[in-house]
Amino acid sequence: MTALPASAAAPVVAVDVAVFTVLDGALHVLLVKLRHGPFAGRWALPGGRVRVDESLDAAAGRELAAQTGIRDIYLEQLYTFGSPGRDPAGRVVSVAYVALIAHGGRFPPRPAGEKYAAAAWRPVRGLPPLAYDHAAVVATAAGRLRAKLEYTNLVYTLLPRQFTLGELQEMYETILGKTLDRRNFRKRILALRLLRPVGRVRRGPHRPAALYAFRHRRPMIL
Amino acid sequence: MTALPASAAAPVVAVDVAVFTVLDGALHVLLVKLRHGPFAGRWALPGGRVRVDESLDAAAGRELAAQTGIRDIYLEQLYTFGSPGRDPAGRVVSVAYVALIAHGGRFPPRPAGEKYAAAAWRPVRGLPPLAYDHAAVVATAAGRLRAKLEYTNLVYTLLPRQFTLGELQEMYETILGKTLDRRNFRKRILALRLLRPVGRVRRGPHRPAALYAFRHRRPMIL
DNA sequence: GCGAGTATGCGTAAGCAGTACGCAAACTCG
DNA sequence: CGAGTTTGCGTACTGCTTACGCATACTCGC
Repeated sequence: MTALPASAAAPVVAVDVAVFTVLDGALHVLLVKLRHGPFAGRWALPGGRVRVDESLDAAAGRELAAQTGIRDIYLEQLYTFGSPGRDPAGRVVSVAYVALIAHGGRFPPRPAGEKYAAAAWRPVRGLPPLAYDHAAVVATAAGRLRAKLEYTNLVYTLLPRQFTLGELQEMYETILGKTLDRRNFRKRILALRLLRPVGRVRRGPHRPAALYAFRHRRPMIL
Repeated sequence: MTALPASAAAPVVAVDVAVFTVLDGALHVLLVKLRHGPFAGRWALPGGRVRVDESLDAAAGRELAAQTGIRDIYLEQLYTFGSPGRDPAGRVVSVAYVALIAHGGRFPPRPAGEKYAAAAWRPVRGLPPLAYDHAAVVATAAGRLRAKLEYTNLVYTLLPRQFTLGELQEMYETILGKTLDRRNFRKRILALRLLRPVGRVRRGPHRPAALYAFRHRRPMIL
């Protein structure tokens, strides 16, 4: 988020981080509840002021870790929002970042100390009113996320080491918000040579499905 | 560019504008020569500090007009550069913008008053050493420009109202830096239905060429 | 034990965009 | 009037995307 009054007659630099995950078959974004300022009680993206001696990327990572406990994830710069008036407390120019991570025990959003009441995953469809212009930030970030799905391997963050093609397709469908043809999806995703068949199967109430794993579990462009 | 020492222990917000044009069959970028500061005598992108009461877009337009006389053009936000140390005079976070305009009598870069010695178009291939991290900014901006060529009509800014397909193709080739098949280019560009045949021809030393005009002379995505 | 139900796995045909390239037409210049 | 050059049109081939048929393999209920 963006907070603290602008000290003098100069804009303040802040970062905001929109972290997404897929939860219960729906795209969720990580929010924190503000405790102070003109938007006290409202939800906002985690974020805060950039320090003089740190890079923008570092500031985004630091604020995210401080407010949610999530650290060391791949953040990508999205856009810089700087309308005067987006923060009633003063002029704040905010560099927004996007990320996508797996929900799971590894990164439980934990309530932070003083400044923020709690952190929680909220479904992108049907968000409560957000502080500042964060509704627009989330919308822009979700758009970027969907666009990047098409030409990157970024879903790897969402899935366990081994998964079936059906599970992978489900991820794509919930993020993109549309259904895909099962057979074409299989053909396309395998043609990208990003997956490696594990050689084992997952058994369930139906025909067993072959398990796959990503060849590389790090951000890369196809 | 990015200038003036950071006042206190807080980053300063600035904008930098990379304006491109095609001149003598080569892609050029608009630069200004710095007169003061640690980079005095070096070339840099036009730019400067953002005021407290203006938007980022407005700041970019204002600085560009003040330093080069070019005003009222379509600017698009590119990326925000914020490494500490990119400006030896202090911590400056700079929001970079890109634009593409026609070179011509309408926008003659004029030397500005005190702070900048002169403005000039310089070919992108073979730039002199630039101030700050502006070499990286120009490289990123040129990349974005080429990418946008593929799916927008932004070349309209570079051409007169009426032009031949040959002239249009020449623009694409100099910006993209590669040659295109004449017949396929014609087919593709006409299939986009962005052009309208004027009905007249341009006569020269060879076969007369039909004149075309853009249906819309404003920024839009195909 | 056996059929119903369901998800997996494989293959094929049609459509569309992109690329390579042949060739005639139209003009100026020497 | 022919050489040279640019314009304008068309065609064949390739590859990617989309639509969709169909067999397979498992569990569950009867």
